[in-house]
Amino acid sequence: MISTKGRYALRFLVNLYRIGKDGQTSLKDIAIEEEISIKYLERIAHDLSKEGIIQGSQGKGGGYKLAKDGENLSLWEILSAVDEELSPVACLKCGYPDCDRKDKCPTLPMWKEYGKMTKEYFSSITLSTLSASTFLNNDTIYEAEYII
Amino acid sequence: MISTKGRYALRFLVNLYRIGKDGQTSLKDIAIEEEISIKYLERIAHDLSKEGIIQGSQGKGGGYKLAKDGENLSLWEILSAVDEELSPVACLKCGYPDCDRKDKCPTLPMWKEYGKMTKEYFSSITLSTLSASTFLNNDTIYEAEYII
DNA sequence: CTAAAACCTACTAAATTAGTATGAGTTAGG
DNA sequence: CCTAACTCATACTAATTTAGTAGGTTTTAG
Repeated sequence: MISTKGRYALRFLVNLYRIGKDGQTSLKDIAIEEEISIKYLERIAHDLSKEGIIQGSQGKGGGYKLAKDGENLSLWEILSAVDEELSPVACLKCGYPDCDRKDKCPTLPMWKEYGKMTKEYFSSITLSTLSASTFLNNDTIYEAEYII
Repeated sequence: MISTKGRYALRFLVNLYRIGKDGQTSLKDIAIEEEISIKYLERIAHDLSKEGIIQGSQGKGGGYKLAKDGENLSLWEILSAVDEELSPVACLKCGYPDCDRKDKCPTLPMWKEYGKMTKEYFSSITLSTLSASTFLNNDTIYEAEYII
């Protein structure tokens, strides 16, 4: 499951993107608007900054702005920046001790395919697409049976 | 991320399916072959049994067999039986306190779409397909960049 | 000089997950 | 009828992860 960190990161960046090109904004403002703990958002911003997705400027009047072009910035990049690992199962995790049944495991290809699908999905959506209010019309929207 | 429980459940059922129609097999045998703790597998079998996916018979010489037709049993059903919830983000979880930003949240439709995709993927694969050794040829197989 | 901002590191609390312990009920076969 | 080999059931624990907090330091505009 996608973590809170990942969800917050996206909301933060949509907010930042919507402000516009050189819109430098303080974390505090966005945190209040998005109802996210400032301190927690600080940590998330730190990760995003480390990956070169946003750029901060210190001092009074400082803040963050996007360091990448929203049209080319995929959700995959963003989520990877804060969540470390997006593999669907532990077996595919980077650094996971090599499973000795990997050559005969009947389920592994299926997990890989799912991982591929996931990566392709998040790679295909850019921050600018996500930020557009027209993203996905209601007809295509999913109502899972697990949603009451 | 799919839990160990889910992964074990699939491996267990593939094993059971391959044994054949009325192949009644003890948990112990499968646990040994799949290198899964018997006790843990017992818990998983319990969940699967509760959902009517397998059926146990007690007593000496007893064991489990599939209670459903492998051709019509989807991975979605199986994973749902052991993992409670397969929603990609907490916001979509059944019983999750209703988020007051759900009408304006720019990311929610995207999560729903991802959830839909996930459900469709796992619903489209049956136990019998998964059990076939020919499932997915290597050309289509994903090698993510996070796999070393 | 001060206020407001980013930056940095370590800690903590809550929740989840994986797995164990212990045993009760059930049945085939000697 | 007794015992071995099973399923069935519940409760506990240990490890890990996640979410969030604490407590600063550094930088810069005014």
